[in-house]
Amino acid sequence: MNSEPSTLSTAYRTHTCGALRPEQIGAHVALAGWVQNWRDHGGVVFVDLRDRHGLTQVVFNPEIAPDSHRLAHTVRSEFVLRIEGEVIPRPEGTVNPSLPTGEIEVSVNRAEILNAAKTPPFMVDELGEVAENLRLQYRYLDLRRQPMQQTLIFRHRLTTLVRAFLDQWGFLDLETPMLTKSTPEGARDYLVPSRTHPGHFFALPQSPQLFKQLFMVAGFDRYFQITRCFRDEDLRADRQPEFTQIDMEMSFVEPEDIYRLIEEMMAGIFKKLMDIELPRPFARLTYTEAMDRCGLDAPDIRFDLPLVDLGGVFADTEFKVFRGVLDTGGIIKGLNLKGGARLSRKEIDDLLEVVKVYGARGLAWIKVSAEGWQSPIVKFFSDDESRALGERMGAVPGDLLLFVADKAAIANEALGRLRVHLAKMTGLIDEEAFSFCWVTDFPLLEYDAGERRHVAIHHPFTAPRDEDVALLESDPGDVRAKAYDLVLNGIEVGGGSIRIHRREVQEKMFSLLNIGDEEAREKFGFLLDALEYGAPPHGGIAFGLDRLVMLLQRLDSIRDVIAFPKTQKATCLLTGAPSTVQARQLRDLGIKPA
RNA sequence: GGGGGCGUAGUUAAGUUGGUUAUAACGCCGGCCUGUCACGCCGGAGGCCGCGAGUUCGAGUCUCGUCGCUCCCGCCA
Repeated sequence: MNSEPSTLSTAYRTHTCGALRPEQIGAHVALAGWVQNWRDHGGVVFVDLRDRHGLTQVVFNPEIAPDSHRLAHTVRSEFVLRIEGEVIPRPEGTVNPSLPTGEIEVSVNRAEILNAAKTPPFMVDELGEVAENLRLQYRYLDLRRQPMQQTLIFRHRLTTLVRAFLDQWGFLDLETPMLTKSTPEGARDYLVPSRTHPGHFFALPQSPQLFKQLFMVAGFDRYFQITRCFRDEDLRADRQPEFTQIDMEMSFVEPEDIYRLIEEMMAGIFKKLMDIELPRPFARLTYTEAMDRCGLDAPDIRFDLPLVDLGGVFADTEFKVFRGVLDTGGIIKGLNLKGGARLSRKEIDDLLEVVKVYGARGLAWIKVSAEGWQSPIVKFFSDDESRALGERMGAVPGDLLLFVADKAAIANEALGRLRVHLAKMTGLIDEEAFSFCWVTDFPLLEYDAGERRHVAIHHPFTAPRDEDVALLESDPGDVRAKAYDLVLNGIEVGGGSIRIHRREVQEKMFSLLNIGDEEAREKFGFLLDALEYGAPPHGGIAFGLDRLVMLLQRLDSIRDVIAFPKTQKATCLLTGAPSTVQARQLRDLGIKPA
């Protein structure tokens, strides 16, 4: 019998275009869909009728239905067609094994063009590359194409699974406002003018952070929401001004509770959607370990190419460049690219360009061979230094040693990015692999030299680790946070923290961030007040849904997992947004035209 | 704000040191064709070479500017 749910049948159709099988042979059916292709043999006409469920070949035979056959000659690509007819087996030798419906076809008795279609600006049925601006302008046609359909259906299945999972774990899907209050810190807000309060503005949420904390104060205990967030910053291949978070928050938890929940959730997603067994528990690195070994707070642990600190080796060096860096508080780190000695001078110069992007001024190198070391800098090293260096880096003939000496932030990022670059370049990465890790114990604060104050690394509501609370007064930069990121293949897919649930700690935090009492009261008074009415210990995490789907589908652009994305200049090529508005609208808002 | 890449029929691309009428494939239009499914065969139309200046006897090609798309840095608690 038909395995397709009868809920898919409507006044127009009995089945979808992917449903029919030999079991339905003899049945009188009705199909509706788009003309994928037609093959007019003068006599018999074949039409491939497509909807999102599949493709069915329908046959117009002049001897069976002359009127329909005449109509079939006028059919063109992407016409919307409804047909009625009989499911028949395909004649001997004409079965199409590459189609799920390939054993049958529908012999048409009646046909109706529900809507004609202009010739599309690009071919909907072919998978070839089309300029992205054209795809975005005619997004409704682009979305009709197979890859986009597949991705958005995958996205739906993922969110459906997440909702079911979180429901099972006792989470409540609760909504938070889209029109809310602009707050200091963080990204630039998208602002919405208030008509009823001229000169006042709402902000679109950068995340539901404070509201979900208030849900915890309210005793809802476990909250989640799959919701839009807005940040008015410049775009990247993996960044859109509006994006979707899987946002969650729990009461009475420590980080271990979050890890357990999320590993279970991810394992379920991978198993059910991709039939992949994720190894558990996920790897864990502290922030410090991640920076030491990988130079980045989002380490890619699919391959082993550790950064090595060489401060000890060169502690007493007289090599001016290294000496200067060490004396001004910088670091010297290196990595050993096994087999890298075969790289040409040109290829090494190209590596310099890679690190320059991140601010490194130089990239020192040593080619290790049986005859000795080839390098522009070894002549400045003492014998002891060279020996210690070779030992520390495990250098053997054939290796290429690469170094950056700079401020810690620059040296780490430059080498960290170089590490990934080299791994991709030399095929060290298993492109099939999905490798998760937790990065834990982030610093709570970071000193911003430009603003001459501390800024929150995660956000101002993140709790310090209990044993570090005392350091808040003496060494705020050394305080570790109860904050964690989930990293997949070197890309942050989620992050969260245990929150501050006591008013005095939150006030202390604001003061460390140089947010005065008055400003704190004005911007965050409602939160401070709430913390005084029995706020439970709580914490949570949020995932970038778009980025997650992008990674799981092995896509390179976040735009390919969003139905209607913005261009890099944050415009919508489909609608033409943003646009000017009528003077009247501005007047109502008390805004003077620019 | 800064750096890089791209822009040629509807689409995807080719286009030599600057040199006749700017090519091809797919698509589109017309005709033929009763078992195709990348249908086939015959014929045809289709170009502001992103836009604007400049250099030149001559610009798709070189220069400058500009617009659009894109990748990256800054930015993104």
